[in-house]
Amino acid sequence: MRLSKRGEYGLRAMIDLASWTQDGRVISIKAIAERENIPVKFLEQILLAMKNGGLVNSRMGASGGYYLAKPAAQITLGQIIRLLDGPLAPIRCVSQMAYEPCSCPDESTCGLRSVMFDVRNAIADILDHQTLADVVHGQPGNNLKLNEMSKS
Amino acid sequence: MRLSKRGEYGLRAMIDLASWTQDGRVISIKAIAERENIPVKFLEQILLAMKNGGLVNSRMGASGGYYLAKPAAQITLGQIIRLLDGPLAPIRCVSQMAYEPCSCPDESTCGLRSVMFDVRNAIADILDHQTLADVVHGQPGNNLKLNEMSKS
DNA sequence: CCTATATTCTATTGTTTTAGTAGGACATTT
DNA sequence: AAATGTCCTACTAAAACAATAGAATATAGG
Ligand code: FES
Ligand code: FES
Repeated sequence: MRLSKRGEYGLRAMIDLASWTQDGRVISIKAIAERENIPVKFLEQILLAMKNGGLVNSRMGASGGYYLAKPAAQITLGQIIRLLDGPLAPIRCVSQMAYEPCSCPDESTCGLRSVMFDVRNAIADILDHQTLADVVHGQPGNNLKLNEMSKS
Repeated sequence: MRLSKRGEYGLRAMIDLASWTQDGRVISIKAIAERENIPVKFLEQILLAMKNGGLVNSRMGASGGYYLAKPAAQITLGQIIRLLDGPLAPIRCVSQMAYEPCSCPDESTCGLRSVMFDVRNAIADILDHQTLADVVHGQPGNNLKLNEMSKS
């Protein structure tokens, strides 16, 4: 159930980009890496992948850098994670973007599958609706439910 | 965001165990493996781990096998996954059972963290309340939300 | 007691994924 | 032309994953 460093760095970089971008300015990899404590060369790859995925654009050359390809309110965390880390679904048989049958004898009566379907929807409901704009402007969501005692 | 084969097999085995156990009967690894299409020797390890984790008990020797250590209604999918796969949280800085700081400059103002906190709670809310008994008796949950168009 | 059938436990293996590093080509500004 | 950037590919070390192997131990049933 875990997000890779690649995914984590990518998200942090995008949030950084969304919060520091204004007007027609661009931001260099180095600037993001320093602010966010991310290895420069690793971040380079990640931003490149996101460029190829259409989430950011870049300007080359000296004083070049990156900027969001779309308004922050139109980029969801779900898009970023899928691009960098693959499907959100915990198990392939409930994935919409990368379905694959599992070794279960009968998928249609599988109890695990129906629970995991709920889990994947719960995750996607959050990640596909939280945009970079929401995150930057501190959209509270419904966190602070610290009375929840379950351990993760 | 994905569940390992180890976790998947473990869950399937426990569900199998919960649905075929009655009275004081025990079920052999081989029986489970055949019904669930799981490699026998791999399942062996997994069940052993769950025995050491206190979720199942066993009877050794001929006509021996495994049985649930507690009533099915008292074993949650969350317990099983944590035992076999570790924390449910997508990122360590929001994990209750295995917290670890990340490289973020400031955890208290991190937007990503607060979103991931919601995600981990959404996952835990489901997995810590769904018991083996629920799964076996086809507790519908709130699946069938096929009008949800997000891709996982 | 013997044998067949189980669990128990440790070690080893091959593959894939992860988390980077390295280095050079290319573009743009100054 | 030099400095500063992105672009792109290849490489690598380490960890995680998905098993497999094999021997030890325990028990039921004849
Ligand atoms: S059908 Fe995928 S886990 Fe059963
Ligand atoms: S504090 Fe963990 S992601 Fe920012």
